[in-house]
Amino acid sequence: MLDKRKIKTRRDIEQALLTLLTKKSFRQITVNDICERSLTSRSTFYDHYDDKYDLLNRLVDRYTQEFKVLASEKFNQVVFSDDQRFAISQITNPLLEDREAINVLLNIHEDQMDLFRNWQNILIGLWSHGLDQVNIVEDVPKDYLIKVNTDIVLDYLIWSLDHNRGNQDAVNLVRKMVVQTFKGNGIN
Amino acid sequence: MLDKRKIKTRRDIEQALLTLLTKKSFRQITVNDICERSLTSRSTFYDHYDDKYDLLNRLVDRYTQEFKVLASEKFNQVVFSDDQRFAISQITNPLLEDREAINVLLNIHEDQMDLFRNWQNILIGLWSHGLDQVNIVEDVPKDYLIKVNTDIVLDYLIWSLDHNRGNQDAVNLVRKMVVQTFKGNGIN
DNA sequence: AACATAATGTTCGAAAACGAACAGTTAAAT
DNA sequence: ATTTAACTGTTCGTTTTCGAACATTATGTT
Repeated sequence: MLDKRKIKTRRDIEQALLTLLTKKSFRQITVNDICERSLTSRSTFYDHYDDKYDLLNRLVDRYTQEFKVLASEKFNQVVFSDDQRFAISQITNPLLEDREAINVLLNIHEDQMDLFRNWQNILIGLWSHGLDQVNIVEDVPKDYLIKVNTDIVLDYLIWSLDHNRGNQDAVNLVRKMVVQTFKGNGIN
Repeated sequence: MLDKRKIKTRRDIEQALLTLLTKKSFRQITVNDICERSLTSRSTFYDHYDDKYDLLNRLVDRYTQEFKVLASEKFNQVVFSDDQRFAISQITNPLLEDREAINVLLNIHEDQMDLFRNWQNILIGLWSHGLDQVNIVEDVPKDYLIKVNTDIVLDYLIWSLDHNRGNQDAVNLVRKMVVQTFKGNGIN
């Protein structure tokens, strides 16, 4: 993967798909559309990808993986530390780098290629494990706590990506809401 | 020029130069810089251009030519018609298409590759011929009238490109000022 | 002035992307 | 039900781009 031609071809094809996805649905988009917009030939497209599903898959996988690494690394700090420096922006800021691509993909829900659902599942896993390490409020079903905390965080991520910035008040609110799910509202 | 590779290569190289010009001076920019940023190899660069001067030259030429055609076609309408539909936006609007490139190039003043000066000379030529077709105010040197009308128009073009929009009040003012250079302030 | 370092411009075999053609499939339109 | 048109995926000979190497010419430092 050192050859500049391969890098450029993939870049152009990916960008073409992302742009087309803002105009029509994935189903409506043809390989011809992608080739036309990316100025690549059909044969070159198939040199790189099996089909348009493969292409979308790789994009979704990339940002799923990036999120998985980021979220896993920062989860404990973000959730269990009061230190401002470890706020959720540790996760959002790097993602803003690829904001345009991510924003498009988060709204694509093709069977087995759903970035939003992947992120959700990752957060569910992290919260599932995270809530084991802390006392949680009694009488509330744990699976509900996992789900609601996941969505509280996810909604902030989406908002942040959508507006291309953070919001400290929202961050504070996230923290306050999450803490409500901990027994005695104390951390540790 | 049907091959997509050529189109893409030139597109990428041109875009690289334009981006680099927002960061450093043309003199400081090396062919290596351009190749690095455009993801093209040095040998490919020299397949397309003699050197970086040739590259800049072609860009300047392109937008000089575009302006020449536009301005020549629309000059009489813009200057001598009261009809709003023939206002100066007839010239500015098409140029806004390539706003980013043009804005960069208008600020590059390399010997013999100066888009700003080219535009100025084109307008001087048009005004020079245009003022022959109308009575001008007495006692004011004609070459001064040519120059001042040129700059009044040019300043609006620059402003419009810089702000990426038109301004009807400014357009009206341009018209009022220009008419002052006509004898009796009447048109025709 | 001597030196190292960087930029220029050229060459050439290897790799990638190209266009065009093809058969097979899908989907509308008649 | 049949035709038409579009899309898919593949093949192959041609063209372009690539990387690496090279000699040459600035550029600038001690």
